[in-house]
Amino acid sequence: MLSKKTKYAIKALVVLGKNADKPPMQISKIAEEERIPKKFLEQILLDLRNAGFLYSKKGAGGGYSLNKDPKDIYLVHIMRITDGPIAMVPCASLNFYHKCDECKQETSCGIRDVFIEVRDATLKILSETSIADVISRESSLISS
Amino acid sequence: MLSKKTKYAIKALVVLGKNADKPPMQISKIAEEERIPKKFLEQILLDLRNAGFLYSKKGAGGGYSLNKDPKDIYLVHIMRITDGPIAMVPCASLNFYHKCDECKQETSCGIRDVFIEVRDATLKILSETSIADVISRESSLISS
DNA sequence: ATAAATACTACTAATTCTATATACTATACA
DNA sequence: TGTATAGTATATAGAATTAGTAGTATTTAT
Repeated sequence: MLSKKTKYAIKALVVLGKNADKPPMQISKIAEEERIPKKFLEQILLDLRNAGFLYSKKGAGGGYSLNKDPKDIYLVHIMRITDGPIAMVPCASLNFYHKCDECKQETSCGIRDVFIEVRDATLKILSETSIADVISRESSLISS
Repeated sequence: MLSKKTKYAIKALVVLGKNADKPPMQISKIAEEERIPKKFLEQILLDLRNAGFLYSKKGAGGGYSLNKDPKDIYLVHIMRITDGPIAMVPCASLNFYHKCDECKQETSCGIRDVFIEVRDATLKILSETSIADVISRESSLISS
């Protein structure tokens, strides 16, 4: 399961993507619009900012805006910042690999083999889908 | 992430699959062989039994054995018993659907749309892979 | 300069999930 | 009748998740 943190992160980036050519948007506005607890969202936006996805401006008239083109922000990157691993088993993770405690022969583990396949399928989708894609999916869903 | 519960469940079924034509296998033997905490494994096996995957026999000489052909036990089914949903977002789940609290327009949600795609890709693999497949993957991994 | 708006930081807290243990019961076999 | 085994229910410790509280720092507008 995706954590709420990650879901909120994607939602915020989508909103900011739609807002791309306008002045910075305030946390409270994003929170209200997307029904996200404000203080939780603050933490999330900070993580995204520290990861270089967002630009922030303090003071009156301040807020957040995207620091990259929505086409260049892929769901994989977001998920790896907020949730961590993509794989369903640590021993099948690329970026957060960890040997299973109880495993005796990892190289010949059939379970690992299957979940590497699952990881690759998931990864393919998530690394091909950008914030811009999510936005365009939404508009085509509305018009259909 | 897959819970340890699910991982242990699959491991136990694989061991029992290899043991298919022999007398029932005791919890403690499975636990020892796969390095799974015994009491935790008891619960798991019980769940699998109640779901119809296992046959159990009490008393001396008792134990667990598969109640189905290893070819007919698919990873999806196991996961739905132990972990629950396959989808990464509740609103994209087939068997454990739940509307997102904060969502305003589910039908036009781009995030949901992407994660339905991810779910389908995952589901395809997990519903095509049986315990028998996992076992045969293991032997081909060993010989290669 | 002052006040208002806003992001930033740190700490706390409730709730849920995970992984396991404890204790007891029921059943089968020898 | 004793022993080995599964069955069941409950408890628990720890971690992670999801927030909430309170206060600080910075910028802008007046």
